[in-house]
Amino acid sequence: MLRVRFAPSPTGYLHIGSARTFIFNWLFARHNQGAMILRIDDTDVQRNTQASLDSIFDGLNWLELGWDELYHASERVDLHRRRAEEILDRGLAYRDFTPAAGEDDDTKERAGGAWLFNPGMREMSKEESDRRAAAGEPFVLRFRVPRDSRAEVNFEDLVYGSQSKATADIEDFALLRSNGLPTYHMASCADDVDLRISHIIRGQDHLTNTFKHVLIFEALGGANLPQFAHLPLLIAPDGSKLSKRKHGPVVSVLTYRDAGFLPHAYVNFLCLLGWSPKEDREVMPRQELIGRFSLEGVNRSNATVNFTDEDPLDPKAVWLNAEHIRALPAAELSARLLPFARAAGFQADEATMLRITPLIQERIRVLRDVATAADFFFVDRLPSYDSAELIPQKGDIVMARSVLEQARGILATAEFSHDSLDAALRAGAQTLGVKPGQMFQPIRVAVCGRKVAPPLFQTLEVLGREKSLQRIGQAIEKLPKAA
RNA sequence: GGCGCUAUCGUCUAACGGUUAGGACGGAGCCCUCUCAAGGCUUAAAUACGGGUUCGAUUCCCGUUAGCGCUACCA
Repeated sequence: MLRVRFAPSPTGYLHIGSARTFIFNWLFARHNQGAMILRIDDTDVQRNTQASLDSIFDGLNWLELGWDELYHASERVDLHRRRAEEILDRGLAYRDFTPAAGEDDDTKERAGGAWLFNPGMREMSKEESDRRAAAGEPFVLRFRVPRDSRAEVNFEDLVYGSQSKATADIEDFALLRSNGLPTYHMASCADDVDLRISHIIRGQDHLTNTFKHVLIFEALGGANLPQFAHLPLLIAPDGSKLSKRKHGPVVSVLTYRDAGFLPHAYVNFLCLLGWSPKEDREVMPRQELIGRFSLEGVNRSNATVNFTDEDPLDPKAVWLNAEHIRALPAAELSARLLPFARAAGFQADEATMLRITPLIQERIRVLRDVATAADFFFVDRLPSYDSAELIPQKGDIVMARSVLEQARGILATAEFSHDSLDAALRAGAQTLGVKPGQMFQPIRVAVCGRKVAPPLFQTLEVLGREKSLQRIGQAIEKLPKAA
């Protein structure tokens, strides 16, 4: 059984790059009828926060993907320690009693090459090591990288191909800290073995860590290593990595949720960053995503999330979202729109929202646009607008007034359905000797308060006779008297 | 500094030795049209640089440059 895992550490909000890693794992699992495991890698107790954990779950839940099993690394430290001690017992690790380096310690750098180990510790006799440990002297447990007996470490990456690194370039990394807690490397590998993870799919920032992990897996006596697949990173337009401090809220998935992205659209967008399906497919429902996903389609270079200070949302993400919005059944869209309408302060009920939804469905790009696209349906009084807006193309105040008065007469008796309104108002225009557009525009401005709005007849239909007549009356009064 | 990874339009990407270097977003223009959208059509826009290998390189190799990652008792 194929098993994959997503292992975030709760030291920050759910990062958009992390979300994509989760999505790729999920898609891979679903495509192959495997299991998706969520493992909270909370081994750094100092930096973990509940707020971060909440934000991660909020983000993951919003994506509407789900997982099959859930674990917390912090509840499994006994296992991690046992595994580390096994490695020590096999002579593949050693105790390093060197005191922790201070802030200004730079002995590990500028030595020309890389730091590999602290002098005197690697070769310490077992007796002395055991004695000092028994005496309570603190130590870190380090992996004894076999630089003498082995030239290099190799593994096959499903995305980046065959990888190798000289053991001479791998330092004796820590397995256990001096406080007895496992490091990320130790905990992660022990858990991957214990949870029988078959494929490790994660960010490319772990590509070089993988050599260390291979050493740990081997030391743990694993018969078969998991397969590895590293994903290109998501970066900012300036080429730097996405950071909250530098790039603000665009790096958090909750920002997209709050802006009114559909989770399916957002997932679709993230999939297109670093992966491309066959046949140039772009707008894809979830089932198609699952059906098409494969690691062969993952590419190797970092992808830029395209945002600016003025426009914090990637234009392609916005377009994809609009595509998904248009593809949604009106009832579902309406239900998703409702909370955003209420958040905008509208007294919105389900029935009204459902009538408005088809009018704005292909005019909004994010759910939050409901606030600016449908406002005039909800307000009692239109916000004030420039009465000059009421004057039609190639017309004047006189024309505006006669059009509006004509409309008032027609709408007083017309049936409020699309076709009747269409016929009646066009006839009205003909009577007046004006073009249809010259007739419709003043009415539109009168009932919507602006020139840009959904089609007029449906708008009137939803607005109803009373409100329409009232607003047209107000518009006529707004018009300057003298010509 | 050391080691590793990467390099196609502004952005996301296709082309796994032979194409007029394709698609999408965004831009520009036209059409449709009661405004706005949506839709349709058209258009500008790319193989980082230098060497090889080859009849032929976006594609393979080397170098340069640039970016990113790792180099913690963070993950």
